[in-house]
Amino acid sequence: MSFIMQPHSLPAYFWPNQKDMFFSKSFGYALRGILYVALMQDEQRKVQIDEIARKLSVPKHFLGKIMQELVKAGLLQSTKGPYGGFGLTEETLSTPLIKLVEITGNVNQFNICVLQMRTCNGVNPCPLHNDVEAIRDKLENLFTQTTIADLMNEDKNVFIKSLATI
Amino acid sequence: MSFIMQPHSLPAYFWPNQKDMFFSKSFGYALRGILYVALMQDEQRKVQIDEIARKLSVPKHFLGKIMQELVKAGLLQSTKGPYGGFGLTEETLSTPLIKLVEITGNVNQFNICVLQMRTCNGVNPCPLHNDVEAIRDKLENLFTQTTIADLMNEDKNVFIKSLATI
DNA sequence: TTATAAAAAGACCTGAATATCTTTTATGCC
DNA sequence: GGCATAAAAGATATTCAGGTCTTTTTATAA
Repeated sequence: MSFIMQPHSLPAYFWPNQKDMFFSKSFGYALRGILYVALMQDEQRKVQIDEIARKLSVPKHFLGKIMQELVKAGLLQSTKGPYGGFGLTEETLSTPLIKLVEITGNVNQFNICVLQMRTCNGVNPCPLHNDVEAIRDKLENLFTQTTIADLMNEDKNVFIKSLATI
Repeated sequence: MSFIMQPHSLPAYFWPNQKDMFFSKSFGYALRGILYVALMQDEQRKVQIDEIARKLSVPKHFLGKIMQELVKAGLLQSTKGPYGGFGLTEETLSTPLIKLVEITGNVNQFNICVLQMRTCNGVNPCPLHNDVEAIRDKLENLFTQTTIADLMNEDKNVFIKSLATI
C-alpha cells in the first residue's frame, strides 16, 4: 500500500495553508478563485464552483459565497444553469489586489496602528508609528500596484517551474 | 448638560481601538499592560489589575489572564494580597516586542505567505514572494530590535506632547 | 415545457478569540 | 488567628470568521 502523495496539478502556491496570517482566508480564497478562473479561461469555457473548490482544496460553499461577492463587485461574471459557471469580466485582470482585500472585509487592514493602540498619526504618533508607517506603505503600495494580471504573468512561469520541480 | 470628553490622562496611543488588525487583541493588551506598569514604576509601588484595566479601558479579567502569562514568562512579577500587584522584572525593559507576539499566540505571524497560499520560498515562490519577503523582514526586524525600553523612552516625550496638545 | 445543471440564497454548525463572573489561593496587617 | 486584599484559576458566555448543508432561482438544451 502506497502513501506517496500525488503531485498536485497546480502551482504549489495554490495549495491551502494554516492560520495566523495577515490576511483573511476569504481574501486568499477570493484571489485563488480568480486566478484559477483566469488560468482556465484559455479553454474558452465557464468554470464551475465544484471544479474550483476541488482543485484548490477549498470549501465549496464558502468559496461560492465569496465568488458571489466578486460577481457583485463586477470582478467576475457568472451564469446559472447547464454550461454555466464563472468567467472573467473586462475588469478582472486589471484589478489591484487591494480591491480583493476590501471586498473580503479587511477594509482597514492598512490603516490600523500595528500596536493596536488608538489610531495614531504624525501629530499623535505611537512610539512605532514612523517605522511602521513606512513598512505598511510599502505593503499597501504593493497591493495597490499589483493586479491579477501581474500575478497571471508570473504565474505561468512558476506553473511550469513547479511542474518541473515536484 | 455638557458632552465634552474628558482629556485622557495617558498618551493617546494607550486608548483602545477597533478590529481589523495585524496583531491580536491579546498582544495589544499585553503591550499596553506592560507599558502601564513600567510607566507607574517610578512611584515605587505595585500596580493592581483594577487600576490598569480602568485606565486602559480594557476588560479586567481578560487582561488578568494575559498578565498571568507575562508573569509565567518572567516579563513581570506579581504578588498577591494587600499591597500586592504587578511590577517589572530585570527582563522586562529589555524584552523585544516579538516576545509578546509569541506569548500571546501569534507565533507564525511573520512566516505565513501573505497571499495565504502554501508556504512559499525561494525555490517555489508565490508571485508576490520576493516583494513581500522584503517587507515582512523589515517588520520582523523592527519587532525583534525594538524593546519595551525603547517604547518607554519614546513614551515620555510623547506623553508630555500629548498632554500639551489635547 | 420539461428536465437538468449550476449559481444564489438561506439556515445552521463549529471553534477560537474575546469577555464576564465566580471561586480559590496567597499575602500582609492587626 | 482572623480579616482584608489582590492575583490565580475556573467556569461560563459571547462573538465572529469560517465552514456545512439544504432550498431556491435561473438558464440551457433537448
